[in-house]
Amino acid sequence: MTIRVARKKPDSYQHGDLREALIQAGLKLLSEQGLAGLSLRAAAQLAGVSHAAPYRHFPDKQRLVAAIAERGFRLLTASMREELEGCRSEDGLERLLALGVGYVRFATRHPDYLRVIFGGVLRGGSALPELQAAGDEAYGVLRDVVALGLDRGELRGGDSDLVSLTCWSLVHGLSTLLSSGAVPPPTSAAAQRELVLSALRLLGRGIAGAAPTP
Amino acid sequence: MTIRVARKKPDSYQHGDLREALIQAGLKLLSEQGLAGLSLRAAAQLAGVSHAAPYRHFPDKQRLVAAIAERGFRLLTASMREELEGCRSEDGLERLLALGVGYVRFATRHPDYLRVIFGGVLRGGSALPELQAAGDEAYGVLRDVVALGLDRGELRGGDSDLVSLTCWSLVHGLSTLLSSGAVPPPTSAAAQRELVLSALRLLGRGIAGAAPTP
DNA sequence: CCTACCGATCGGTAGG
DNA sequence: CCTACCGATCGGTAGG
Repeated sequence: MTIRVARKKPDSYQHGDLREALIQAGLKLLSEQGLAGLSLRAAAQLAGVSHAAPYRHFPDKQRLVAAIAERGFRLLTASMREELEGCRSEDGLERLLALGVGYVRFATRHPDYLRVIFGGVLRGGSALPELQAAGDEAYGVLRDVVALGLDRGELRGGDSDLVSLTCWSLVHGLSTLLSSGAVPPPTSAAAQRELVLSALRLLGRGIAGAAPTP
Repeated sequence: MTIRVARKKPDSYQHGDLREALIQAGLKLLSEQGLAGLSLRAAAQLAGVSHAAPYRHFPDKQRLVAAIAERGFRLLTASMREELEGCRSEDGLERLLALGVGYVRFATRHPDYLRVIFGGVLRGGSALPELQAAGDEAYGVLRDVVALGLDRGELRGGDSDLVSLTCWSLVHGLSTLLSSGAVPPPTSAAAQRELVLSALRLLGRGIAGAAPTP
């Protein structure tokens, strides 16, 4: 009796592994070469298969891009949850701040992930259900924090969706401005964190009206 | 004596006209085919010249992209100024709202212009001086409105740059979420305008603390 | 999952 | 500003 040991060549994939390998390859291409470096053929090469192999798992390039965007969404969600779990306070605003820090941290580390997500894959009713679900999950994390904060009277603004959308817009815009070079990026992670906190606290206090005189 | 009439072939350019024609062609390509459709060769074809001609005006593709981004910045600035001039109120917050409406209106009409601008051309010290200037001009419109509002006690938040950055982030993020399809876009221009106003008014009032009880 | 092939496009240069 | 050319890459398909 012989013991069969799984002996894969390091750069070859069988069964369902290739689909996952192609997604990972795509994420790597995005991180290292940006949007322009993301191609079916390059992903296939990174995964160690011929350039025709991906078509066994994705009908065309757009579907691979969608799968990569979905993965990006999930990683973004994880980054928010991570920061949220490290947040000791139960206060709604404090938890919102943590979410924002997690969002911007991920976005500035992986700017091209977000460029894929918000670059057009979501447009049209043709969005894949899995991609839609990944987006809903990310939004759900934010909306739950906001809804709870509203319930507890720690946040205000009426409509839970409007408040969530406003928060999302703020952190997403800030992410873009920082990662694009439009705004000189802070010199350290701590400084970036402080900037995110400052902007979100401003949203907390409001900017209309005269400064309160002490 | 004969009168010389300028007789250009409709698709040919001489002198300095080609540079401008290539920029216009690039903007058209962006609007009609998106980022992927923007190439030196396609721009040359649209301008009616050979694909080698652009190199007389731009040393490489990146410089054409930078010139197109610069033009995009200027159009964005014009859209903000237009809305600002249509604003009757002198109140700082009202003027800020007008700015935001102009920003989002332009961004959702020309999402690919913004994608070029914030896609990486600004990164590194290698940004062209003209591009930098166009960006500074756009930011200046916002910062001036904010600074005046702070001076007059109609806005608060202390640092003029922090308040400006927060507003910019909010409207830019909202633009991205709408134009990417992440958030279902309002059914009409009027509805979109109301959404922008709602989000910015929320930034005005603030979202922290309990709702004031009447 | 592979080899071999298709047509198309790209950025860029030589040389005039 | 043009023609002609370079090497490279791309998405996708045929056929096995």
